[in-house]
Amino acid sequence: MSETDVSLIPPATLSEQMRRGELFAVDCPSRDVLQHVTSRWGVLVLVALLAGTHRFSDLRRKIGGVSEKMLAQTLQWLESDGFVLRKSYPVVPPHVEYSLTPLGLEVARRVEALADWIEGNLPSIMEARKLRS
Amino acid sequence: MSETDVSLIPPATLSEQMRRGELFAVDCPSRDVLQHVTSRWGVLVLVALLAGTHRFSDLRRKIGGVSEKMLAQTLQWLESDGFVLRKSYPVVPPHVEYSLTPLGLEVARRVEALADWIEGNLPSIMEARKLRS
DNA sequence: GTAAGTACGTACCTGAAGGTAAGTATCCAT
DNA sequence: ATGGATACTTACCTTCAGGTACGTACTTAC
Repeated sequence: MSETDVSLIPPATLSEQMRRGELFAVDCPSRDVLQHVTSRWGVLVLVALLAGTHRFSDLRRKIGGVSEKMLAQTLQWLESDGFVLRKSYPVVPPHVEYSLTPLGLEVARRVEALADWIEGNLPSIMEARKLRS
Repeated sequence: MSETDVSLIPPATLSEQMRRGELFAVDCPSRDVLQHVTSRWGVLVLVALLAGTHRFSDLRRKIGGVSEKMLAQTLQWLESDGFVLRKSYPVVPPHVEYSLTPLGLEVARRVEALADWIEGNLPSIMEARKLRS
């Protein structure tokens, strides 16, 4: 019963820490990026942009429940991480287009894979939840 | 310049909404599950458990920065979603083991794919961030 | 002239995520 | 007998994601 033998190597060397599992370190910068990408609206923005370039209001209408403030903030996070490209046309009714960068396309695909899997397996999940509710 | 033609079909029929993109609906239950899985500690717990069964304290030590309270809560979320299996041995120093269910294994793999990609591409991301900082 | 659309910025507020600290009951090692 | 490990729970507090609402500057449509 005490055979649970799991690798619990403490930080060890720096190179070891770099090889894999820096995620588990308190100050790993990946965690910030992950937070932007997996934030409530970040997921939806990335998946939405997989369908192509969108204007601000297009995204707002497509993504049910976003406030303008949160959409703007999320887009700024993703832009500063290099995942989203913002193109602004200085015309008099403002016109701004958002699209995925090559880097953004790759994250978005992985985020979509996760989101799609959850959506597709919702029945199984809801059933599992019922058993202990 | 006004050729940005993006599919902006309003909710349409219910079956259409079911086929794909229920995620974009305000009240889609997938969003809750997604929140648990992509929560700050949810990601790390799932990836950690991919390495095998862990005890509570093992997880606490492995995942840098978690508080006991948050670890317990995250494990309960994931358990109620059917992703994590909790096995408790009624011995006198408490002994509890956490592992992934078959369902949990599948989400965890996709979460890991995302996390690994971000970790692997951190240099590119940080560089993109520098350009506009 | 008045309402609506465009892409936001800003101020204010709430609610929930998350942190800190302590308590619990029982053992084992020193 | 004192301290630490085990797996939590509870209470309290802080922080921030997120919501609501309003302002902007200009245009087109009614």
